[in-house]
Amino acid sequence: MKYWLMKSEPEECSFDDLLTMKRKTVAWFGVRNYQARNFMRDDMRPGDGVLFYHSSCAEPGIAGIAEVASPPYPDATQFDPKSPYFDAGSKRDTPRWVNVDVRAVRKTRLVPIAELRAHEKLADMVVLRKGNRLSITPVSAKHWRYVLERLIDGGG
DNA sequence: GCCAACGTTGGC
DNA sequence: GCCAACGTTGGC
Repeated sequence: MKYWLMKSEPEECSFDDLLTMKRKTVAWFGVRNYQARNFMRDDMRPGDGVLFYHSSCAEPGIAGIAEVASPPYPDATQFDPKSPYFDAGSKRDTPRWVNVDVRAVRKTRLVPIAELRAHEKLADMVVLRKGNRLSITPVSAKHWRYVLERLIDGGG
C-alpha cells in the first residue's frame, strides 16, 4: 500500500465534482510528464491512498481523500485528435501515456498549502519542495499519517 | 501579472 | 551529447 498526492485544477475537476460522479470514479487522463506517468504505470496499485489536491486556483491545498481505483491502462485522449492531450507520436499498439482511475473516499476541510508548509514535520514532502511541478508525487506513510491525524482529523 | 523552476526541443 | 531557447507549471 502506497500513498500519493495528485493535483487537479478544480475548474477541471474539483473534489466535489469527483463526489458527484457516478461510482465516484474518474479517469486521471491527460498526464503528459514521464515521471508522473511512471508513477501510475509502475508504482500505483488499486487501493493506494490519494491526497486530492487543488492547484492553480484561489485556494490551493488538500481538498479530500481518494484512492486508486484501477490498474493503469492506456489514456484514451492520446489517440483523440480533437483532444488537447492528443499525441500524434503515440501508437495504439504501443501507447505512450497511461492513466489510472481515481475514486473519492471522503471530503476533508481544505488544508491550504501554506498550512502544510508551516509544519516542520512535512518539510520534506515532495510536493512542498522548491520548484516542484509534478502533478503526481509520492507521499510517505509517515507524512500520510501526519496529514490525516494532525491536519485533517485533528482539525489543524 | 510575475517569476522561479523545471522539462522539452532542436541546432550544432 | 551539449546546451540555449522556449514553454509550462503553479504559488504568490
